[in-house]
Amino acid sequence: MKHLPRCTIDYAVEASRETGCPDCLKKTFESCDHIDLPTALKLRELQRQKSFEKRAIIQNEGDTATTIGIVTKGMAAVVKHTEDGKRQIVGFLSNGDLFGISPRDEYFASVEAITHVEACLFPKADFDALIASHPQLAPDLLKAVSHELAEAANHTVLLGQLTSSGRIAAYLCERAERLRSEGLDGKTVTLEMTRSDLGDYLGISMEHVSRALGYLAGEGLIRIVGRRNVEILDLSGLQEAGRH
Amino acid sequence: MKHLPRCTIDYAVEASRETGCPDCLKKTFESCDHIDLPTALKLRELQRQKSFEKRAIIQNEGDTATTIGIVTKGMAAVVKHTEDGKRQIVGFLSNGDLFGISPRDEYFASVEAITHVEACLFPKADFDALIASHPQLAPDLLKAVSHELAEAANHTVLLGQLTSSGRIAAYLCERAERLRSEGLDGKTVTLEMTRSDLGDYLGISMEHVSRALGYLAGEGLIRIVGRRNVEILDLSGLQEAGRH
DNA sequence: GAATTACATTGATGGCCGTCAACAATGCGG
DNA sequence: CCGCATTGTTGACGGCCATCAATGTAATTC
Repeated sequence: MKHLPRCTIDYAVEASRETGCPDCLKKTFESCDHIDLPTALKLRELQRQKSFEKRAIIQNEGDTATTIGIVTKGMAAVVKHTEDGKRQIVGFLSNGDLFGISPRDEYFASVEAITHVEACLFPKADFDALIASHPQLAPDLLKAVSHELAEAANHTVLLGQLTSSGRIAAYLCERAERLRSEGLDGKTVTLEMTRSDLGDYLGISMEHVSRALGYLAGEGLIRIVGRRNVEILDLSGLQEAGRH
Repeated sequence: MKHLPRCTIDYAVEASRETGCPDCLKKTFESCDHIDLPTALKLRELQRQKSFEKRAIIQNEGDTATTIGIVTKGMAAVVKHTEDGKRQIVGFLSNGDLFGISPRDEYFASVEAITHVEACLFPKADFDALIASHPQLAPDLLKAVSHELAEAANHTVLLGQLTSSGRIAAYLCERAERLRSEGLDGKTVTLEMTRSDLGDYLGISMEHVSRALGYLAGEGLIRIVGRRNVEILDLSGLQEAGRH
């Protein structure tokens, strides 16, 4: 049962023994104390666990926004395309990250599965109703959205001011930081996405992602382990590199 | 009285004849129907109208987040600095725009007055209390914040994918669009900020802002009128230029 | 496990843009 | 009205990065 995706019925029942709150909401709302048992049961009824294979489009920019989702497994990307076919990844989503929030009635960006992805989906109307009936949840939700705003600001600085190797370094540091905040040591960062994806996120070409990684390795700051792993040898040096 | 800043006592009294809602909130929350009269009166008590001269720091990144503000006059910038002194403007704020929202207890960016600025300030605690006591406001607030998120995504695409003249063109189109949405014809865009500010926003050097403006003028898409105004001669051509 | 596909690396070239420098224009204070 | 400070423009140069192309390597399929 260990590899069962979260938010399945089994897992939800497991969760209900404590708070009744569907597991997929736990990372999004800091605590589930705000949700009473009947509501939790209703939520578990409403949620739809869904799988998406690699490269699947989970939501499409411009489509009517009908669904709010939470990633429970794997990695997805918030993507926008320019008219001449260029691709910009606005952000990556992993466990607990919310998507589908939009100021208008259509999605302002697409969501694409980078790896195999499991997500909890809620009809937007039901989600809105939940917030309306449980106003205590509003601050948590606001916090989640404003957190994304703060991250977007950081990414703006990265795109506006850093060189290509600086962007790579900053990204690696950010990932390592997130790992550490999850209790791991963060010495090794796994790149779930392709070089091309990373380039589209960092605003540089895929070739330059390779070159920048090679450069940082040459400086002795990192060690490239296989295709998908980067070992951080000199964290403070990497942080310094992430400022240029 | 025409030039009196909004949100002064006089103006507020004026507003109270209709809904009682402080004027500065009207642009932020789509309607003030959700605020009842006693609350509105309390809000008017809590708000502090304040002026900031050009280049004044309104909020400082890292400071404890105690204040939520709404710009009522002039233009401000949300700014982040890198450790080696580079400056990135994350966004511009003008009439009705909210600032000071933060996921943590400190501001994640500074706010700087680009022109003379008037702003309505609310103690964060009171603002939070307002949302708590009037849950109907939460959707409006969420909409405002997610609108900023959508704008940030657009800006990310601009920074990640466009050339310098494309960024300028896209910026001019965006300004023209906002003017049109406010009922003006949007043929002439006024640049309230310096070339350097614009460069820090668009991720290009101030010299290249000049050159890009010159290039677009040479293409017959715009006409540069004095130091601060740009007349749009060929909107669709400019939009096309804003894609590269 | 061989063949095929997808992904990654490396090199060469050119163009865009940052930087430095000089100058021009505007605005401000006396 | 003059002088100074700020802001904007223009030119020259170099570096960084996109692009194209070729090769190398891992992953997937049968």
